[in-house]
Amino acid sequence: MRKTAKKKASVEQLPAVTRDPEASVQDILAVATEEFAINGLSGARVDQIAERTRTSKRMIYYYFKGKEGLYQAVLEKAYQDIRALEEKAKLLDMEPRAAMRKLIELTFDYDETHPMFISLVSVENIHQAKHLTNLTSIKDMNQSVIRTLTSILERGRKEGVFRSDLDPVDVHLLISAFCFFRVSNRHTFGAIFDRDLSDP
Amino acid sequence: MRKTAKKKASVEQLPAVTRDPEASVQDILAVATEEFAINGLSGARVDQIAERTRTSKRMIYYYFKGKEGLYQAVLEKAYQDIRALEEKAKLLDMEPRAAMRKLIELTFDYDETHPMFISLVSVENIHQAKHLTNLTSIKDMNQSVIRTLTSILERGRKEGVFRSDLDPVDVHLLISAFCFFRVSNRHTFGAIFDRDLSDP
DNA sequence: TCGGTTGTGTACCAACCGGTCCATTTTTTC
DNA sequence: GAAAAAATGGACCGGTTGGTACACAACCGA
Repeated sequence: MRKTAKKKASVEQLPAVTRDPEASVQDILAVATEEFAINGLSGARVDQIAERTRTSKRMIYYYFKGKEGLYQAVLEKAYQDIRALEEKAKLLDMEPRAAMRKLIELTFDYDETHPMFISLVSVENIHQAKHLTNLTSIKDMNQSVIRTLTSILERGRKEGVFRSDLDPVDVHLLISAFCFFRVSNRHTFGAIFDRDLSDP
Repeated sequence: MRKTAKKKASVEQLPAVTRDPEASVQDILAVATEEFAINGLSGARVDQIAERTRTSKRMIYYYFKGKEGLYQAVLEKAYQDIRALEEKAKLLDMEPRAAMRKLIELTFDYDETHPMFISLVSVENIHQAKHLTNLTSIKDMNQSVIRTLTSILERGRKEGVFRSDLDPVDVHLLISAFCFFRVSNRHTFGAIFDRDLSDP
């Protein structure tokens, strides 16, 4: 009843309601990313996400089918973003040691400035990555880091600046481990030791 | 807590023990640890925990006041267990390099064999360690690792086998990072790269 | 301008879930 | 041995939450 009254009364200024599907999708994704990162998959509330969006809960189910669908979309976008960044830096054109240093800096800085991504990955790990396995696109996407690293190590080996027995996946693991842990565990670490994991 | 034997000598013979409060508590804690580790704080269901226990939901609220209380108790016990283990190994009696190696092995093996602990810490980090801050006991408890590490580094420095500018907290961070990440991120890592993070 | 498709808002529901009430039995205290 | 306290069980409840039915407006091609 309140609906009809409002509509009737404001007929002349209706055109202000512009439709923008793509913006709605992105808006929902952005909000959902935060909510899932902060509250986890089961902790996040669809109503809360909807409320923070400029659209309604109805749209979430319209575009993403359900809570899990939205979560998967969020996860996919998060991985897309980080790999796109790594791709952008032209590491293959650089001198091996400089490239390696740059890659590490890139990883370090990205993790440092994107705690949401870190949380999301942690959440997904708690759920044993069972949503990630549905996203075949991600697998392909992430192979690029390994290819890059392989190239860097190979060239470095030829120039005699890197050891010859380095497995690129191991190297990636080591780099990720330190950069990721610093951010993912900053809260428990900070609570236990009086150390704010910032720049050291 | 067999302290119940403190009241009378005639009670030391406990025949058909139909009731065992302490066992109930431990039972609940054990089940809850798994459930929280697998499903997270909000994902875990009190009913599910109760069902897997040999007691009822009523008991959870009786002993732990509520879901959050149970979660905190689980967290506290988890930290107690790992630190107790570190304490047991007499690292202070060992030669510095051997002690360091032993400490790393201990951490590596514990993380490897206790994925539940790793998950729990991850869960707590997602919640920004806000439950951990209530547990002042944990803070004190964990200082022991740093003390141990400080001693090892100090003795190593005197013997000239370690660098002199090593911060024990930094060293602990580095050790934890690698051991922890290997386990905490094994699922996403395994889903993306075809690598089962086992013994390398 | 008209009909179908897409995008959007509102109201609502059924299941679920954390938490509690009441009753009862075992253990401890006096 | 009675009363108090501790421990336990089971039914139950009220709010929350993911999800949906319905209505309808905006967009677009013909």
